[in-house]
Amino acid sequence: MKLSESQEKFIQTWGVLGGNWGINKTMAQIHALLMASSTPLCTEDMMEALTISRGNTNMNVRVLVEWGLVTKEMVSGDRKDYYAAKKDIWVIARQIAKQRKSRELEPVLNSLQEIKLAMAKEGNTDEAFAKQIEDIENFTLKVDQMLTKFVESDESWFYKIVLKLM
Amino acid sequence: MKLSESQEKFIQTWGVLGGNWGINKTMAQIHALLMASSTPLCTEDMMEALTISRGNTNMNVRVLVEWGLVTKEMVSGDRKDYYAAKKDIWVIARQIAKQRKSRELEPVLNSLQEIKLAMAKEGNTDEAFAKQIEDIENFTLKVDQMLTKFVESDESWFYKIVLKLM
DNA sequence: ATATATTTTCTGAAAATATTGAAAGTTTAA
DNA sequence: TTAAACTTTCAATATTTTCAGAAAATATAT
Repeated sequence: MKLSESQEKFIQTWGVLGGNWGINKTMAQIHALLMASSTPLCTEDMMEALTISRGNTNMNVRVLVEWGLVTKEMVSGDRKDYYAAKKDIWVIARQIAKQRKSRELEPVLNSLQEIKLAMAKEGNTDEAFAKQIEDIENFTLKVDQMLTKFVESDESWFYKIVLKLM
Repeated sequence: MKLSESQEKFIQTWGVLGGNWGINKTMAQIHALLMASSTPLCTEDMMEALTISRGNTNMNVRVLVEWGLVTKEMVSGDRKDYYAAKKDIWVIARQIAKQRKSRELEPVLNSLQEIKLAMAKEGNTDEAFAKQIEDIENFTLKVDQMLTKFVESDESWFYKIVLKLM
């Protein structure tokens, strides 16, 4: 498990990117390591390559598997678990969008509903505020729709958008 | 500075949303408070409404102004500084996209270039890895283009996309 | 100029988050 | 079964981020 300079750089880059997006740095680094590797890796390999503990490795790999970004692989003649990353950036982007949509956008839409209920209940007549909430809701709904489409679509859809509308 | 229940909820919601996006919670709450307010507010008002310190208020308001999400207002006959939020959700989304694009996407594109240089220098012939980097770069470039368009465009462009391609 | 009002900076404390490592739990094979 | 191989959990620890509050700096009025 000796990493080349370019692999190190890649892991570093992906780690920073992950951090920006509220994704645990270690999780992003493990993901990068697996993306950069031509063969599946076991826990020991990852621990060694990234100098992180067994617990940390295990926990973050589990989340990656939950998110569908990494799959558990069997290597015949070895009973350790091995892991490999999905390498198609399109698939990766879709999986991440899916997670973030349900974790972030949907709760916001719910909260906006609650705010509207609260306004009605308290007899709030602040029109500007009501409009503000309405505008945010409409915008959020559009973004949600767009992401839904993105998550369900295939690569060509995305490139079509980019080509057509730019 | 007495907030209604719905205003409180709104501030709370926006704070959570901000947190998800790597934006300081207090910053998001100040932004929400200003969006929910019909008049500009001074530092004292914000401190009181959110029960936060002067230093914290000052620091986060400054960042909001830097990001172009909040403007400093003058109230005649008062020498305190007052602040008001841009209320158009479209403008807000564009400003945020602009910030994030330059803070996050552009550094990634630079790092990817460096990785390619490093690969060349070290004589790395791992084709799969090279392709991976290439794919990520292409994807990132497309996203960057799309965001650039978004940042430069007006509301109708966005709605047109949503209508046309969904 | 000097007092007063206001804003900004700074530092240690507190809170939130991430990480370790050892112990407990599982699976497998003989 | 039992023991070895391997995985998972979780309490303790370390790190990072946020924050309050006081001190310093700046601006304004008289």
